[in-house]
Amino acid sequence: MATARTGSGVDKRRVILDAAVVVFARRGFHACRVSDIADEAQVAYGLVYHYFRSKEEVLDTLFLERWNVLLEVISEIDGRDLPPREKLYAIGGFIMDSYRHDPDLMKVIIVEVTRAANTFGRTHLGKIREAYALIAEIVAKAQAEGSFKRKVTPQFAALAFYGAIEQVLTGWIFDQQPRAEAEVEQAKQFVVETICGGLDAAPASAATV
Amino acid sequence: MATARTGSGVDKRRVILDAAVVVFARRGFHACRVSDIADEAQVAYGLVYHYFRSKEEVLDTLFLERWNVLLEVISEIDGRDLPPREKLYAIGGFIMDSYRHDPDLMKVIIVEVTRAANTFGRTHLGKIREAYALIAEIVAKAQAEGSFKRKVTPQFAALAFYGAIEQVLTGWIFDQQPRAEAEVEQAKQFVVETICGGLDAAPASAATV
DNA sequence: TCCGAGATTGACTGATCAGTCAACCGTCGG
DNA sequence: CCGACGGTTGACTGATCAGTCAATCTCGGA
Repeated sequence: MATARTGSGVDKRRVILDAAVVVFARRGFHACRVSDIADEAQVAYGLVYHYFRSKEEVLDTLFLERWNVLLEVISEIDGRDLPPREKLYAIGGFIMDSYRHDPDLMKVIIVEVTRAANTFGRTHLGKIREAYALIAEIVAKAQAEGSFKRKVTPQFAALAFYGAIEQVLTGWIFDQQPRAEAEVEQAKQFVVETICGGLDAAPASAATV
Repeated sequence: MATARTGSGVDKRRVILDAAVVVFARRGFHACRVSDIADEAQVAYGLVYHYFRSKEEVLDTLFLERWNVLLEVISEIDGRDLPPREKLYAIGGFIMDSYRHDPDLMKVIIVEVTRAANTFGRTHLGKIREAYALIAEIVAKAQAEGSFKRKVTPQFAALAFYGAIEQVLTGWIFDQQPRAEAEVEQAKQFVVETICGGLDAAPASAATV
């Protein structure tokens, strides 16, 4: 199970996973063939089936690997002693930085899993919603301590926050261009500013409820 | 081209389109077969190819039909003499009502087109971005007249607004349950409240910048 | 009544691919 | 030096489906 490596010192399982990211990102999960993955990995077709039971298991593995990291990071950020607005900034920042560092992987996760309601999205619904729940938890605490209004449920706020982030990433994915550091930084600020600060010039109401 | 109907009085092209919505929503575009569409429409396999050049053209047709309606509605709403916040409410409301009235069609449009970066999303990028641009226009005008802050670009505000809506719909799509009127109404208000009012209890800053 | 155009049918073709499997290879312990 | 075992190979199989097409039907006009 763990890191099989022959004399050559190369973990072929890892090579296959990395190749799959490239191929899934380029052509999409459905449009690409298992032989594309094997070719990209410079490995024989059959080897993919030595390490994975199916093409789907390759995607599942990629998604879970990364999503678990995300869940841990969110929990860790939640644990910090920070104002809620900065917690959200840190979470949004982490996700957008992830895209900057590995656009292919994030593209695959978003396009093929997170937004694929008929296939993998449904399979991993539980995992995906864990992230929403964690974010909602942050909002709920902020409301309890009075730094966020109570006009909207924490669950909804989490949805809107994450939705805005994914929409930004989707825009980048469609564009296909590598993102400049400054653009990513601005997006991070814009997300928090929009969700926390709102668009209205005049505060809608001074009341906390 | 226009509404071919035989003595029976039934427009088979329409029947096929409606059947496709059901089938695409149930199994997804890639997973379903053309014969599923024909079966659902109670029509011979070949008839699908009499009216459409390919399976893809069926989806394209469904998307364009509905998206053009959306674009017209947004333009119409923009033309009304309403505060920007209410314009956004009307737009979000229209989209969410569309889901309530025809969840299958909206599911297909969102899952198979709007969020499919590798396939149809790319094909229809232009159309999709027209919607963003129209919304951004509303925000820009609101900023110019001083009712919205200038902290965020109109383009970004449009992205966040639409992203929040789509995320709500995606949640509904995953849930698979029909939505109650009250729930839809609350979602409309929550979207506008979050995007326009923001989560912060205290106004971030009084200055309009 | 007869004819032709368009609507409708569904068997068939050609291509594509996921997944299998039997053989091969390299390494390591004995 | 040998045997065995896990890693590695890639040709092959079986199934699936999009799209084609020639035959059949229906109906309105002459």
